Amino acid sequence: MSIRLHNTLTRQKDQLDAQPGFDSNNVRMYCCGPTVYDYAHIGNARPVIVFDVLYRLLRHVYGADHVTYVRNITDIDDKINARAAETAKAKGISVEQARVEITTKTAQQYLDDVAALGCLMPNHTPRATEYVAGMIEMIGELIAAGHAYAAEGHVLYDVSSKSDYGKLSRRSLDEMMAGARVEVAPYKKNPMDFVLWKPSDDQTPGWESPWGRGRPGWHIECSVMGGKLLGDTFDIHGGGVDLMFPHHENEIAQSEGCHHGKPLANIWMHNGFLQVEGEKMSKSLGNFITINELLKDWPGEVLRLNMLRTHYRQPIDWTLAGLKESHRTLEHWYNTAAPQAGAVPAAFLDALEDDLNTPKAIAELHQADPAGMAGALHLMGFSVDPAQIALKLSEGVSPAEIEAQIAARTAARKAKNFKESDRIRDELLSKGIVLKDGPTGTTWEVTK
RNA sequence: GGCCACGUGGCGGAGUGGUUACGCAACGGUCUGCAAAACCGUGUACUCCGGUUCAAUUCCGGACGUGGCCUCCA
Repeated sequence: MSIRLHNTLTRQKDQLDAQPGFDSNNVRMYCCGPTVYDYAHIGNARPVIVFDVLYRLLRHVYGADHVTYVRNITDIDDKINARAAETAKAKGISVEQARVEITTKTAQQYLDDVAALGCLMPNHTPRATEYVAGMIEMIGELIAAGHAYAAEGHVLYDVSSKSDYGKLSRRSLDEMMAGARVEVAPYKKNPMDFVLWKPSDDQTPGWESPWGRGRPGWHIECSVMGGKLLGDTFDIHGGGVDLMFPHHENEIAQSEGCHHGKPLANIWMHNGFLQVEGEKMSKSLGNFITINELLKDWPGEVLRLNMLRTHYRQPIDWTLAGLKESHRTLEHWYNTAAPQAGAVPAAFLDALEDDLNTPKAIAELHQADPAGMAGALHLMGFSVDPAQIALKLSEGVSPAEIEAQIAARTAARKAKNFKESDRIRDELLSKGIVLKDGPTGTTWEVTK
C-alpha cells in the first residue's frame, strides 16, 4: 500500500506517490508554524503533533534522508508589533529591540514545548524576518506579472487577475463579496484584494522597499519561504482548517501568480479544531490552556497520545477524562511493549498510510505483540520508556523515598504485619503512587 | 445572511449495504495476606423523519443539533 491523504483541493483521498512530479528521493512538506508573541496553546499543538506523525511516517517509508519538512516561525506581525510597542514603552527600549526580544524568547519557548510533545525538529524552521528581501522580490514579480498593484504605500494582490482564485476553499469571488462584512479600504480595486506590503510609521518595525518603508502582509512570507526552501511546487502543505481561507488561498494566489501557474502544493491537508470540555476555547471563557501549563501536570507523551486518539480531520474535545484515559493507556503500553522495537505491524502501518488514521492505528497497536508494539510506538513518536513517564508524573515524591517506603512495607509484610504494610501502601496512594506486588518484587506507578 | 464539516453503545473512537471493531469504564472470575497490575469472560450502539433496496448505521432527501470559515484565531 502507499500513502493516501485527504486533499482539500480535490476533497478526496489522493495517492501521494501518484502526484505529478513526485520524487521518492525528495519528498517535501511545508506546514504553517506559529506567530510568536505568546505561549502556544493546546490548539496550536494539534497540527504540530499531527504533521510530526506524518513526517515520521514519510521518513519511515521513504527514508529519513529523503524527506524535507519546513515549518516557519512568523516573527513579524501586527499582534507582535502591538506587544512590542507595550514592552518598548515599559522598558524604554526601541520597538525593534522589543520585537526581537519577544519573538526570540517566544520562539524558543515554542520549540521547547513542542520538543516535550515528542515532535522532531523540522529540517528547516525559517523566520519571516530572514526572508524579507525575498518577499520584496516576489512582490515585484507579482506587480510585473499583472497580479498586484501599488496604492498609497500599500501593495495589493489583484484577485480578479487570477481566474481560479478561491479554488482551495471553493468559494467564488461573487460569494465572497456577497458575504463580505469587512469595511473596504478605499485604495483597493476589489474588496477581496489582500495586502502584500503595507507602510510602517516610525514607531513600527519596517524595511526599506521600492514602495517605501513598510512591512509584509501575512501571506507572502509562506509563499517565499516555501518556494526558497522546497521549490516552486512541493508535495504536501499542511495547517489548521482556519487557515484554509484566506491564508492558504492567498498563498496559492501569490505563488502560482509568480510561478506561471505552477501549483504551489499537490496535496493540501487541514486539521480540525479543538474544544475544551465541550466548549470553544477562548480567553473570555477562561479555558484557554497553554501547552506549557499542561506540561506541568502531564508528560508530553500523554498529551501527544490524547491528540492522536482522534483522527486529525475530526473535531476533538480536549477533556480531563480523556487525558486520564490516555495516561492509563500509555502506562499499559509501556508495561507491555518490548524494550527493543521490532518490525512495525503491517496493519498499523496500513492505518497510518490511509490518511493518517491514528485511531485505527492505535486499535491495531493494542493487538500487536510486544516487539511490534514497541516498533509501532516508536514510529508514532513515543519513547517506550516507562521510567520517563513515571518520573515526570511523580514530582513531589522522590523515587528514593518511594523505594524506602517499599522496603519498610516489604519488611512489615514478611512479619505478617499487614496493618502496617497497608498503611504504607495507602500513604503512598494518597500521594498518587500505586504499588504492585509482582513475582520479582514490588514495583510502583504513578496514578492520576 | 452565504459556504462547509460533523452527529456511532456509560465514555473515547474506527468502520461497513447484510458477519465481533478496538480501547476506557462497569460487572464476574483467576492470581494476591488484602489490593493493584496482568490474564480470562460478559456489552448487538449507530440523532430523528421520509425515500431507494430483498436488506441501511452505511446511499439519497429533509429536519433537528454541534462546530468551523466568511473578521490576519491552529
